[in-house]
Amino acid sequence: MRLVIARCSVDYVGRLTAHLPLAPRLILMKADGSVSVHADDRAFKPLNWMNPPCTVRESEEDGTHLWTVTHGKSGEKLILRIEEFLHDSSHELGADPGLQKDGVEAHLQELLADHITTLGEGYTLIRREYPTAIGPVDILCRDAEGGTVAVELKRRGDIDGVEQLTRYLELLNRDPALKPVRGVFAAQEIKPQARVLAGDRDIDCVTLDYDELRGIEPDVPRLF
Amino acid sequence: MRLVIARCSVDYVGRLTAHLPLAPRLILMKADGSVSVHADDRAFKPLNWMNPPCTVRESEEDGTHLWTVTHGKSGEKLILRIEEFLHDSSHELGADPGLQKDGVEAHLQELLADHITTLGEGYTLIRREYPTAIGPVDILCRDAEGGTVAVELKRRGDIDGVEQLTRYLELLNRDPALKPVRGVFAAQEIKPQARVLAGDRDIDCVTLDYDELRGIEPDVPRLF
DNA sequence: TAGTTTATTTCGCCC
DNA sequence: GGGCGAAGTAAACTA
Repeated sequence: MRLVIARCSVDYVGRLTAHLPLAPRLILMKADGSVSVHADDRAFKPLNWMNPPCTVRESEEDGTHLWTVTHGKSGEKLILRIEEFLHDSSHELGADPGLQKDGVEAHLQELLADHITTLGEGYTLIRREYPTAIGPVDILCRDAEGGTVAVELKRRGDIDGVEQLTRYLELLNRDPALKPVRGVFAAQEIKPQARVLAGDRDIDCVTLDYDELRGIEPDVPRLF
Repeated sequence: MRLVIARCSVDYVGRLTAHLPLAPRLILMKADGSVSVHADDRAFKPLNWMNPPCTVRESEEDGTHLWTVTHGKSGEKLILRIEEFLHDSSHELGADPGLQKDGVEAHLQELLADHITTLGEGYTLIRREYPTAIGPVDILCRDAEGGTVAVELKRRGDIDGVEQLTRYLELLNRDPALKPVRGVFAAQEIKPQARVLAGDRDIDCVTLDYDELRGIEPDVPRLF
């Protein structure tokens, strides 16, 4: 990994064109071949960058260092004109052991399946990822009256989630053994438009509180 | 901007929980208060980060430096355990003049609105971002015969763009003042599936040449 | 390998 | 400030 602080101007020509006037910036060159140009703001987002695979061609004219970064496949170009180097260091980091994540939709599905009564008193799980010809239904369960309920689960409930559930319901309701199947649209956050569309199709909406669901868990490893 | 290369382990607890085992990494601390942890791959994406506004609390125990980064509003936490510093430097960059972009959909919409006759002789603009209950229609205009035309604009014309336009058309055609409303699906590139679906629903497809549209413009700054 | 869905999405616009 | 759509989306998963 090479860290360069330099006064530079940058041009990107590719999927769009963009220009950065001369200013001091961080140029981050990683071992994977990527190049990114950072200002002292925008959090972790660079002003400009090039993803691997790409090649860097260095040249010099009139004291200006010209770095031309060309993307292998697309031919996109990132051109850095460096007027002055303020810092330049290289560091050997090696391969990273990697990141362990927890808390995405898969986990939300587990949690809801484990606490299916969140949807209502007397609910019982039939199964998760109930297979159909057009894809798996996130959760299939029964309500207190024994009626079948198909649950579509999203972190953010959008209009196309409702469309998806609608297709499942249409299919499931052709099965005499299951019929009638009711729909529940469950998400951490449901967009107003999605709520309207769901209401229009007699689909119930349930807002899930992830922390609350996780809080119910008996043995969740906590850091604090 | 502070650049630290250090052997560290990292934990993030917030919208999800994530753990990084001990390894040498770049810790990037920007003037905006953000902190990000980079490996030597994943292009410009950090392994872990914290956005402003956040505070960093530094402490030390048994030779391990503990940096606790806490997000102001949400209380999310990023905890860095630093075993060894391999590099540490700070740099004054100042505010960045900023980025000039060109070629995104917003601009495409402007261009098409300015040259609405690209869609056909005698077309006139009603308005961009025409508001409806289910979201804004990109462009609403009239054709040579005075018929209303709803335009959905995409950079890449996919099947859900056609679905979206279909919903708009269904809604707009309930308005007696506008009815009948015809649909035009305009994009730089239209996928075959989208073209078929559009044809099936009597929606016209128009392929836009961005460079050509821009070429019509009288004074566009060009880099090359 | 290609299509689909998620993301600590982030970002920007408009109301 | 909230809502919504786009992103040089990227990345992960699946068929």
